[in-house]
Amino acid sequence: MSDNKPTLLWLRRDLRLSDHPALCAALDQGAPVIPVFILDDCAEALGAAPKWRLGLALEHFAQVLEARGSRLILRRGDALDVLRDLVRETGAGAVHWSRLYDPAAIARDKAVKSALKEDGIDAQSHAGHLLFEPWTVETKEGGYYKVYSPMWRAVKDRDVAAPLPAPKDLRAPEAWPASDDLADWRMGAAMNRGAEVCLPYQQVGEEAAQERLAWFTRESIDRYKTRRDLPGIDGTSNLSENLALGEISPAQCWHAGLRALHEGAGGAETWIKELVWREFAYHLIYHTPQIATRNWREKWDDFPWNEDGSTAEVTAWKQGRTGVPFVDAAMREMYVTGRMHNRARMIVASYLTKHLMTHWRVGQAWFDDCLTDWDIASNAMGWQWAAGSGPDASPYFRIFNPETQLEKFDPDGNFVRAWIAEGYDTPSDTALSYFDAIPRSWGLSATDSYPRPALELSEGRERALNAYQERSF
DNA sequence: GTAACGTTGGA
DNA sequence: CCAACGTTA
Repeated sequence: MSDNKPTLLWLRRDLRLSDHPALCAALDQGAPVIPVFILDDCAEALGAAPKWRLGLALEHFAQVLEARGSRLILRRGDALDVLRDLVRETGAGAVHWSRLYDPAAIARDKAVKSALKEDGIDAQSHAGHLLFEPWTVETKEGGYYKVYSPMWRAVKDRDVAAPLPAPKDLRAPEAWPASDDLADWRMGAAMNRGAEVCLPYQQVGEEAAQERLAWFTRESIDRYKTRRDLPGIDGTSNLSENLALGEISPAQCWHAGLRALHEGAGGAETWIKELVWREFAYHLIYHTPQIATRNWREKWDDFPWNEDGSTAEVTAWKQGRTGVPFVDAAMREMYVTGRMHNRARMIVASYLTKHLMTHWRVGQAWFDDCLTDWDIASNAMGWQWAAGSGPDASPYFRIFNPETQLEKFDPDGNFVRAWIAEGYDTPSDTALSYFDAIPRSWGLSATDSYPRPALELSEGRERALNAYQERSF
């Protein structure tokens, strides 16, 4: 250890102190640790809402580090160039980071690692973003899982290492390298919506995430199995944005879920299974990176999708004015809160890809722009699942009916009342807030009458079924 | 090779 | 029941 050359901790989607293998490994070198975040092309390319939410996360995490005598160094540019600059400026001898699994990150990290090693720098990547590294889960045939249930059975009884405690001493160096000012990065610049409307819905940082996890596993997980299906109530863990940015680790969730399970909470296993869905998405994107950009099943390539994201129908879908209440409520919920209930995601995805026969990439791109819990693997898998082009996908003839879904899962109308203002004498505050959030250019007003559907549900369903059948699916 | 199975449904 | 085939063991 060392001649006291500092160690760089390259942070990306691991903005936490507890259960952070890369941070612990960096500290174990015995030298000062310099945490750094790099705004590179990967981060620059984020959609409006996820980029804004990342900015909130960085602002918060920088404060957390400062409160412990450390700092978050912010730099902009090509990751390798920046890391080399920092090595030169600080005399660092090592760089540690937590692995990511999407193709762009893998390509970048691979190049960074080999270049740094050539420079004589100790470059090390670590686990932490997933429960199970994708190359450690195999079918008996030696392949990767393409169906969820067998994967679940293969991992459910595995041991997951107990979460690491947050280090007490973050080993600040005597001198810090220069840092950009976060405000200069203008992370919210593309939020041409009322960000102040969205702000109260963001659950920023490790402490808030841990509090939520503790509350959820204590008070709510027991009834998760049934309540998770109701978009009008607070029945889910609501930890997706924190998981996406690594403000909480999946292992912390896994162990909290297991604890609840052992204490007899009925819904705990169902929730743990959802964590494994996240794993499944990452294993798929690792083994088949094209899942993020192309039909996972190539036979869908010649299906006559509408690929135009600016048609009147698709614009109405994006703006939450299709005239289908479940769809519109969900799209407005996403626009205001940055998140959408899981069941609602299935409904809007089914409606877009089936009733509107629009390519899942159009929906994926809009979610890329709007979700503060945006996660490349889950988003890609979810869209392909809904469209029918993905692994373990819903069959083509499974077309969600947004009306019967509403009767089943929003029987009291809580969800619709929360997000639709038109037609109510006293609309809810949340429903009204949508009109404060949207850009003026959309030309919508809460006093408009609720739109009539441009497309009858039965008509859309028939059209889609016929198109599928014609192609002899 | 065989056979069972498949997150979330609709009518 | 629909209608169906790839995945898995």
